[in-house]
Amino acid sequence: MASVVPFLDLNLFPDPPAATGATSSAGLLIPKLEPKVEPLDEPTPAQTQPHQPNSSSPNPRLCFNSLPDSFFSELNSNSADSVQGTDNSPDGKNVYSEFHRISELFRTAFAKPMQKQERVEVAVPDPDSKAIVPVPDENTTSAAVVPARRKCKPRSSELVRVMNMGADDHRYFRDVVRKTRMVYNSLRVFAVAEEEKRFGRRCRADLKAAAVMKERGLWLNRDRRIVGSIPGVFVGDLFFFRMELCVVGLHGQAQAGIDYLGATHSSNGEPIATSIIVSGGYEDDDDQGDVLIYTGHGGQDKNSRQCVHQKLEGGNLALERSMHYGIEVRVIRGFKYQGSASGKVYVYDGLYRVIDSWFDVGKSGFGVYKYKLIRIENQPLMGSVTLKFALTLRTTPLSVRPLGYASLDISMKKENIPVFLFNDIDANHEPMYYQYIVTAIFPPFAYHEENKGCDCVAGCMDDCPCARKNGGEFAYDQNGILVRGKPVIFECGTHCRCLASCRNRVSQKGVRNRLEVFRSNETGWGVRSLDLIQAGAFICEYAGVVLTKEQAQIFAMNGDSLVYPSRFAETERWAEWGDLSPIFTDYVRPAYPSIPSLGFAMDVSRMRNVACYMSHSSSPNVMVQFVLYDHNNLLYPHLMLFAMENIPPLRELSLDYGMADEWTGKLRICA
DNA sequence: GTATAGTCACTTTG
DNA sequence: CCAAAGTGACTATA
Repeated sequence: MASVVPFLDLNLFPDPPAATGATSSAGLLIPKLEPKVEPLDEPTPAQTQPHQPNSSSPNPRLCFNSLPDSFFSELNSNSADSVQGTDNSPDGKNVYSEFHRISELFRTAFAKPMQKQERVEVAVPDPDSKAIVPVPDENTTSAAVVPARRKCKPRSSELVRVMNMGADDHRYFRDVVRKTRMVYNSLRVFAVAEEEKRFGRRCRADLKAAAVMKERGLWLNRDRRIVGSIPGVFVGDLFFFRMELCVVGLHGQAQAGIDYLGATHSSNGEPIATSIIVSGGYEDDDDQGDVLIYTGHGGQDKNSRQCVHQKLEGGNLALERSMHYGIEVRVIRGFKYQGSASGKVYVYDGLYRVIDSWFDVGKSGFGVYKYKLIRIENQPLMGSVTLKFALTLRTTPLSVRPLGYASLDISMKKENIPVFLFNDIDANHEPMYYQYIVTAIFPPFAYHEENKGCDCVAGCMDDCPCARKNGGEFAYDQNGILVRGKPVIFECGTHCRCLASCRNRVSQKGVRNRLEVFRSNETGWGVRSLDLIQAGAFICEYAGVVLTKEQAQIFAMNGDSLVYPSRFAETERWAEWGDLSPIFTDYVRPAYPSIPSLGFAMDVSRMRNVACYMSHSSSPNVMVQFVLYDHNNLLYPHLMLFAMENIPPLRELSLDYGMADEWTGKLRICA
């Protein structure tokens, strides 16, 4: 092979040629993709709004040109100004219009012919029965109103590798990816709810959400075929659906396990593989983590049984060619996982290199192609390893980590689930010495506000008084996942007659994940979970002793550090959750129930809970959602923390404290 | 009731 | 335009 090298081997990793487009005429061209560099005097990319894909930035090549301007457009800000009790009274119609409007928008967006015509026939009632005939929705049955599927631009064939990402670039692309995934998640949850409501059955909401986003041009990275890491996607990131991988551009095949640039599109006429998914569908796979024997695709029957020999074509050939050129391949692993909607979870495990390939006789007796992949060094710990490690840590923490656990429950049984304290850095055990509280302690007068609950002994429905208090809909889905952030959420509470199982009781039930306070060189203390935390899930309350404005002033004069909930209110992270403005141009963010500006402060110098050890981040994975349940006083809501993305086990939780400059780190009361 | 096998409707891509 | 790539929701069975 050394004698004839038809294509220049650029030895692209780890030190590819610097010059964009530097290649021989015969060579395989993978231009280096420079991250966008913003001039210093301009705002950082993440703050640039609206984003202009075709703006004259110094390097316009790295633009997500599939994102329309509206993706970053400001939310309809005037809606936030509406005052409670005027045009949004709980008894007024406007409360409902907000919710119904979304519902309507949703219906038009998802208007499609029924999946099966028979379903309508099945619904034809027995003449003797009094069953109600489901009225076929005119949107779904009439072909005339089904919007023509907009032609989506095909994937680009330009093969590129993203290089030299700075910290700002990472933050910027992380933000883009996260926003995109939040939109996907919102659409999916809405699709589930709508289908349930209209037909009483589940549907492929994963496909629907992806389809709507594709129609709107919201899929990422379709303008370039990226070799190597995808900007904004980290090793260890978790996905629950294959289509979500397509949407962020991590893996572009809806079904196939090997994603590749086809021979006809490649600059040298050869196919090139860019990513693979290992999900256990091939019996001849041998997954040792760092070293992976991967089986090529094809040759299986409908029941995933190998029935013919595989051929060296398509993805199989592409993997072989990737080996030839030493091109790195993204590896995603799929696992069974209880607790995810699909029963599966996909983990991005980073980059591998194919070092060997051969034709072998598989267990079935038929020929299969095999590829030996080795994980490229100096990458973050594999997500799948962390998942498994966390699993053992949950059951037998001391056997896996014999040293470092200072406490197996700093809450002293006050939380539903023990909160661990881990420190393998120094002898500091401070978190053990504070009085642990599970919930915020409000001044007694906060409870004087009259709280009228509901009488739904049989379970709360969409028309229950408590739903009305939330603007005509419940904030949570059937699994207790936050559907859309709101200025404040009214959960059913002590004055309601519904049962504890009511779907409108979520954050009041407390911690559901195994949380761990840990010592860190970077952040002092941090918080992480041993369980996977699903996006939109409740994590814990931010608890402390609530001080009135006057009390807070005295405390502040003494130099005590206080937490000001108004700062969380200002960041308005809740508004990002469930924000569908990229889909619906006339989307209006929830404005009801609105809350007055919060004057109170929280003192965590004596009593606190796990939350106050959370680090600050301007690109956080946790947000504050104000909630009321045990009293009705809008001036004193609970600060409830929810996950903004799927948080892998052992990844540090972070919160946007909306801090001013004097807050350089996270809130650090303890030295 | 709870794992598991089979069936069905899907989609994107080269 | 089509074949081929699995998945997720459901349903029947052990």
